[in-house]
Amino acid sequence: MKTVFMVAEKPSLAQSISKILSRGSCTSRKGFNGACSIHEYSGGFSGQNVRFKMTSVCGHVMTLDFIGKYNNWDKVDPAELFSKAPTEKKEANPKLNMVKFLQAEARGCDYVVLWLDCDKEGENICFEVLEAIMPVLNKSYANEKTIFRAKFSSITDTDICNAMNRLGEPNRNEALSVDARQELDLRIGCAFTRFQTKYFQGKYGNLDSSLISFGPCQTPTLGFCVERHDKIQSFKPEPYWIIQAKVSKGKDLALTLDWDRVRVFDREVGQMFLNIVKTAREAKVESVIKKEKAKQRPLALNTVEMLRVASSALGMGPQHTMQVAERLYTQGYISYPRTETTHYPENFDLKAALRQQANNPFWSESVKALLSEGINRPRKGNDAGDHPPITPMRSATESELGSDGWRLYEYITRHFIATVSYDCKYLQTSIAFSISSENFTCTGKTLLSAGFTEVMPWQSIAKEESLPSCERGEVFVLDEVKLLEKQTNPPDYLTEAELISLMEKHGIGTDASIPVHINNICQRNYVTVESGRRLKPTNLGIVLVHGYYKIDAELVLPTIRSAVEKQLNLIAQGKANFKQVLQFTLDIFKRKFHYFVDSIAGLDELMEVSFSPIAATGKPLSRCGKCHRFMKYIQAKPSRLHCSHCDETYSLPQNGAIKLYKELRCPLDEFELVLWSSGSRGKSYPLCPYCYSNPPFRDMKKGMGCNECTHPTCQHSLNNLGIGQCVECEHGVMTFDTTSGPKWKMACNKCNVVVHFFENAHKVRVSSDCCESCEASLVIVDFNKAKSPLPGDETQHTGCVFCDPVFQDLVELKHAAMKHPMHRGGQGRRQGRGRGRGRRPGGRGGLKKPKDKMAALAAYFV
DNA sequence: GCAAGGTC
Repeated sequence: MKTVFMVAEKPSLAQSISKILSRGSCTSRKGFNGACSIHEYSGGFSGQNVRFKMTSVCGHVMTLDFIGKYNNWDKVDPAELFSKAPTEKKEANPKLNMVKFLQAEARGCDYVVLWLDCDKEGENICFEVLEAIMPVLNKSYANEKTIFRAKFSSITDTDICNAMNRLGEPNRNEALSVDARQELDLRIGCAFTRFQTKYFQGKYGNLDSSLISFGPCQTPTLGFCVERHDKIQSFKPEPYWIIQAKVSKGKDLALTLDWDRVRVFDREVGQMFLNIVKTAREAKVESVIKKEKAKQRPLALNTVEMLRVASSALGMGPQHTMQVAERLYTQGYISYPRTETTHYPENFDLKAALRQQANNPFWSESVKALLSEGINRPRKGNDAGDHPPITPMRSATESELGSDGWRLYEYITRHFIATVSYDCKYLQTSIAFSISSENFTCTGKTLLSAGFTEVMPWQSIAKEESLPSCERGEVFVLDEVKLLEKQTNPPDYLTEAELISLMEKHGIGTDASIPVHINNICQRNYVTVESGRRLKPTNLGIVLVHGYYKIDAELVLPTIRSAVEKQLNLIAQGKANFKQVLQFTLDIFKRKFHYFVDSIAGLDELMEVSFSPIAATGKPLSRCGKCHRFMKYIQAKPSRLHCSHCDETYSLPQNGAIKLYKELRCPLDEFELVLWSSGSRGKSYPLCPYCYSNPPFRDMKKGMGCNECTHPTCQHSLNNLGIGQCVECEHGVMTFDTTSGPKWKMACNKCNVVVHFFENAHKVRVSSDCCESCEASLVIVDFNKAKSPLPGDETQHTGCVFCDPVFQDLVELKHAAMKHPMHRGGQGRRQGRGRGRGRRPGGRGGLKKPKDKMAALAAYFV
């Protein structure tokens, strides 16, 4: 029997599509990558009986990157990223092993049906899948068509079955347009990001960002926030005047009226009108207009609207909201949360979904009423063809969902109920008054039927808004007339909800990526989230955007993306050639890039105003090995050392304290060592500022301190202070911390393990001799006579911290997962003899210190 | 270390 291999874009869709096509009769199993499942069933396919095998990917299989050597920021000129640097496709998520998984499952299959999402990205993934599985398919029918594409616009029985009956083929042009987009975003984004990061890195002391990123989505997103900031800054408040009139009739009826002229911007004009109004003593009702109005029930919920409400009403950021929503989805409480669609599928069982909510005390009354009196037809929304709108899938309680989970679920559920409820109806009453020759109005709303506002009380019409009934010709007493001086107010910072709307309107990002872009500009220190989830740009964000405006406004305008997308659409429609569009667009941006580089002084001028030059910041700490002058330590992140004489900046480990280390120098370059420590309870080690960025030996990497230095003789190096293999991790060495007394300790130079020993010892040293059984370095400990815990009257002892019985109680080796040879395999402490024996020095067992130092020297200095 | 787009 032949096999048809079918692939969807995500595990949940593979499941629902195979369930529909097999009419619920498929068998399922988990794939070896742990993320995807395989659903199998038998059925008919182009007139034959076949076995269907359906699985999925998890989004894109591949991602685009530069080939390895072009990812070295120090050696590659960013300008090369526009054309010279070759790109390659890499597996998007190596942990999922997607290519291997697809090949394993597709091996020997005869036909392929691609069920990826019906958008350009999905079309692109079709070809990623084909690329992976083509070599393993059964190729014995050379003349037969074997690759098919299913086109569906919703996940409903009819639509899926129709798609199966009318299979087409994957669209190469649409896929190519995505390839072009990927390459453009990569080349342009990385070139600008690397250039401006490197240009400003180390230039300003208080510039608190080590990565100054640029991107066709994130930069315009930042632009929106700064645009609002500029409006606020340039706002000049203007005084204006209004006339407020208070009228009454009898004891219980008093109204405050609005002036039909609203306001005037000239005090004297206002005064003149006030004088006119003041000549009257009464206000006459000229007309009473009553209109029945409706507040429409909401459209079915899509992702962007959910994000807006979550931000503005629940105070939850988009990234967090999506995390919570995904959890609700995987636990089965809500439907798939990433959708653009605001229209329920025709066969969606609204009543069944509603019935599940009938017993929830928070809304059971409204739900029961709707079920017994009949639900309302939902408004016609937009069907984007992706997924149904977001709805609750089963009943839930607050205790099972947790705080934010429940709040989001509650909103989604109330929104769902509202979409099948009736519109809110109210009567709008406008009473027009004349006072002397001036006209005033008073408007009010009276609720007729609450409709959906019953479940969305925050939308309801307040009782205070209603007006008393009165008729034309009635006369009210004029109690009070005042001229009030007011001021126009500046707008406030952009709310996250407003930003989401702007992004949606300009096509910046997608429902899935909007939260990512907003998160990016927060993490890069371009904006901060203020109260009410308003986004306030930082100095850095403001300066960057103003700089782009100054140099090339297109870099920050929201049109940058749509202009490129227009070009990409030409590829998708087959009207333009992939290579030509890519070449053309890259050429434009390459020129923009070179112009930007040439004009960077314009941005730098703005930087200078907001940030202080690095030479003016920081305090002198340690001496430079080149000029022997003091270098300045800049504490602000990223903390670093700067030598103003040599104009060099040296990076330091982050998240810890830096001190001068006894004015000791590195024997290799004469830089004064500094001591890094992670706090009093953590570990500390010295490092050479130069070696830290420029590893001195072949077996060292950037970012290593003296505790990882393989210098054969230096007193601070691993070679002299290393004791033995880490008790926890694979490759670490426990290294003696010479600064730790009197609470002496050794710490792993790779992981976070710290072992305390010999508390209150007078002196602790690492000997050059090794333990005979485990090859760890011996330690020489001196105690004061009065305090010595050593047996007899001894004050000094030399031994192995792991094996020596004298040290047993003086070393806090209480780690359960002891890896040390002496503590493995249930052996007693002293029975390990022989285990370490015979191991080659320098091998995995011999952790440090080859016994022949000359041999070691020869190895290092070849 | 960088983009934006899928999704887990």
